[in-house]
Amino acid sequence: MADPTSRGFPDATRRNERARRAILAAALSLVDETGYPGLSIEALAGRAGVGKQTIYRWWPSKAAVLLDACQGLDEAHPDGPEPSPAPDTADLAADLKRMLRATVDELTGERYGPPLRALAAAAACDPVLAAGLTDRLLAPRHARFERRLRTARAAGELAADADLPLVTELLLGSLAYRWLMGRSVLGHADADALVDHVLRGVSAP
Amino acid sequence: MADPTSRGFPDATRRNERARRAILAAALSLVDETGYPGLSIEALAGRAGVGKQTIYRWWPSKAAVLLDACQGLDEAHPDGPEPSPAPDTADLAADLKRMLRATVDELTGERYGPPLRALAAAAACDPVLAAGLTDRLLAPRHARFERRLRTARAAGELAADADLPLVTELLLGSLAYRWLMGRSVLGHADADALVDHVLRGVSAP
Amino acid sequence: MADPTSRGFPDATRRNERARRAILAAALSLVDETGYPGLSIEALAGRAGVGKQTIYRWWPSKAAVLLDACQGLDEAHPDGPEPSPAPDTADLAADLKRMLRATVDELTGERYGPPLRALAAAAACDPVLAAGLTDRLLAPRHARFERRLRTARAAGELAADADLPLVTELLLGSLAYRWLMGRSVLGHADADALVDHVLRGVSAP
Amino acid sequence: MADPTSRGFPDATRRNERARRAILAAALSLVDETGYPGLSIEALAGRAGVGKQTIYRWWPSKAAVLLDACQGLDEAHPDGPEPSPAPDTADLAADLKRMLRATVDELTGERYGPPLRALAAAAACDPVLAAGLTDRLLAPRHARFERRLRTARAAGELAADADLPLVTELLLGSLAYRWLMGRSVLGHADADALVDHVLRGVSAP
DNA sequence: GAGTAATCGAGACGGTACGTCAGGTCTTCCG
DNA sequence: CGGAAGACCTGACGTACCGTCTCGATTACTC
Repeated sequence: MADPTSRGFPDATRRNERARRAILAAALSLVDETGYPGLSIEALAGRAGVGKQTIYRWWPSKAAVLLDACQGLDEAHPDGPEPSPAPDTADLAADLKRMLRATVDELTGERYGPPLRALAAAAACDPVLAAGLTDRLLAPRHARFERRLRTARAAGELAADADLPLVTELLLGSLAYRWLMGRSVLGHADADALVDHVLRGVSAP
Repeated sequence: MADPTSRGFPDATRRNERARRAILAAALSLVDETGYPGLSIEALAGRAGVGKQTIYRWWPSKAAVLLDACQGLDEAHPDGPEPSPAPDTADLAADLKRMLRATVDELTGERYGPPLRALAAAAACDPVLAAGLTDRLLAPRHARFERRLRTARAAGELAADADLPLVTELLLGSLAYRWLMGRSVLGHADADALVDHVLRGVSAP
Repeated sequence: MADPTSRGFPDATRRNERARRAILAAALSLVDETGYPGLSIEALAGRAGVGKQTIYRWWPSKAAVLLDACQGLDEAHPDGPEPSPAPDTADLAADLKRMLRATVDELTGERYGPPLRALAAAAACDPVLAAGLTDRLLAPRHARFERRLRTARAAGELAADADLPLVTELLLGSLAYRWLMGRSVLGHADADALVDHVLRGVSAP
Repeated sequence: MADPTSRGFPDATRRNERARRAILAAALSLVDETGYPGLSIEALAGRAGVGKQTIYRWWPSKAAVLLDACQGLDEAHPDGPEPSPAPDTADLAADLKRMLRATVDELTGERYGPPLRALAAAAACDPVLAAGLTDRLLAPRHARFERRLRTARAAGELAADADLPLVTELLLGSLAYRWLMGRSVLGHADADALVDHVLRGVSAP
């Protein structure tokens, strides 16, 4: 039943695309300027030149708006909506470092940094949002890592019993932890060290 | 004059200890009941039987109150204010698993879970708070792990060039990431798998 | 463009009449019960079942609310919104006494007494409010006296050079002075004595 | 029993005269600068370099402080604490005008104007204060007028049945009314016109 | 002079109200 | 009907003062 005519829901076919875009753009610019706590629905509506009701009609919370906006960022990427495939040279470590450095750049960049911080903050106290964030922003990024790791495992470069989602979380999770809580700004060296430790392990040879 | 009586700051010697305790206790119980977004200074003051000004006099934000409250939790631990020393048997992996399981219990427990989520959310958008959280709650926990790892490295169980703070962040950071964003509830098995992967590394032997 | 739609002012056409009435009624009842210093915007909003913002949107101060409420009292008078015309019998002194006795009754009555005291107090320190009070509550009352006096002067009963506004102020001003500062309660005899002295003068015949 | 040892009352003999003076002076200067509504006990204590309790110990309200301060103004008059006697030339009207012009100057002057406005405002809603204001500031001024009028009546210049307190109130009351509510600033001409009308009466000769 | 009792400056405290901001609902009018 | 606009009720914000209280440190009488 693809019938969206459930009563109580607005009719998406009549939606004003111009308003939608304006709201998402306003959300990103406001988070940039005033931070997440300063992002209010009223300011959002004002900046977007839109009535408040138009926001409430289509989104359950300002965090949901921001999530949509970030996803929009993904899709509007210069390389097109499809995420670039994971690099796949002969050197696994180098490939992973390349990917993790890009992640660092994303987290510390102007574009994704502020809204992602805001989403992380909101998701920490809102499981529904956390699920959305995971599924729509995080999952694609994890998937790229897992794909490259899977290739490596198939090639015998990785232990056969390596838990690839877990390995991905080792890389991205501890990176995120430092990004959110750490005192210092993330750099490429951090990414490299992370990859080295995760691949080689810590135990004495 | 090393006198820290900078004018403009209230005189800490005249502070009402009863009020301080009541505020910290109220903060914990309110976060438990209503969640962080529902924790308002007004409710806090009401619950603690205290004027709002008494909160604003001593803390810059509700997050700061919560941070103090969590530290109080640490100090009021049944085992006394001193953190229990890291276990140190012959089996490094077992020791780390024990410690990481305890961390899982802390994160998912009634006592620390809710306020820590709240602090993490607030810290994500507030660098000053993030620094406080890191220094006062996280640092002691990291230190325990690093101590045990240092012992192991001295005993030749770990690679001589292992970056111990980084290893600790691998364990605690990725655990925190799953705790905050993950869909599933953290369990002891997660802790064990984490330790195994980190120690052994992922590369094929 | 004679368009008075200066931006920044709320749109009066969308004003909620029910709320307006409730606020004015609440103001009168609260001044009655708690006195002017006890009349707080919060209590007013609570009593009227209205948000504070709805008061701040339309009035600059609680005194302005009270002034509107008193004017409303005038307009809701049993005799209709028009002030009863001044009595005009052949006996000027009797007519003035009748009017001044009515004024005494107004000042000492339940209806006008308390809010007028409050307005007088507020107006003493707020020139803008004083002007409003003068124009909207006092002026109509003065005008009735001046009308009767003008008739009398035209009939040759008064000195040709009598300053009628001044005479009115002699009557109403000194009455108000006793009402506000005097130890005793105003009575009809006071009104009569006032009229007699003002008409006859004090000099020996 | 002149024994002031009633428990609960402070011992006036141990009172700090320096503090008392500082408080009264601060009250006058603050009313001048910020107006009566802006005169707070805390600002008063701060300006006077005094603890709040020292004010609460000796005065029941800030209005009472102001009343004392105004009385102090009277006593510190350049001519000495005694009010100058009413002028008593052969010309009653001229004498009264002189006195009333002086009253106008007092009301509109820097010295008495602001605190008197404040006291009038407070007294309008506080009968106890009104009594104090009447007895301690107003009564002496009324008495001067009544003395001069009594002399005139004894000399046959006034009607034998003239009610002298009432006449005084005609002059001072209507003057005060204009001072508090009027749009224009009081001037000597107002005083003169008042005296003329009150003496001659308004009725046609 | 030493003891002692009250005043004094200071300011923390539990409160009340302030005036503002924003949330989410609602109504009105326009396209 | 969707959308812009914005009034409405609600509730929290952070601040200003209230009047009470407790704390040493004078200060001034009593013994």
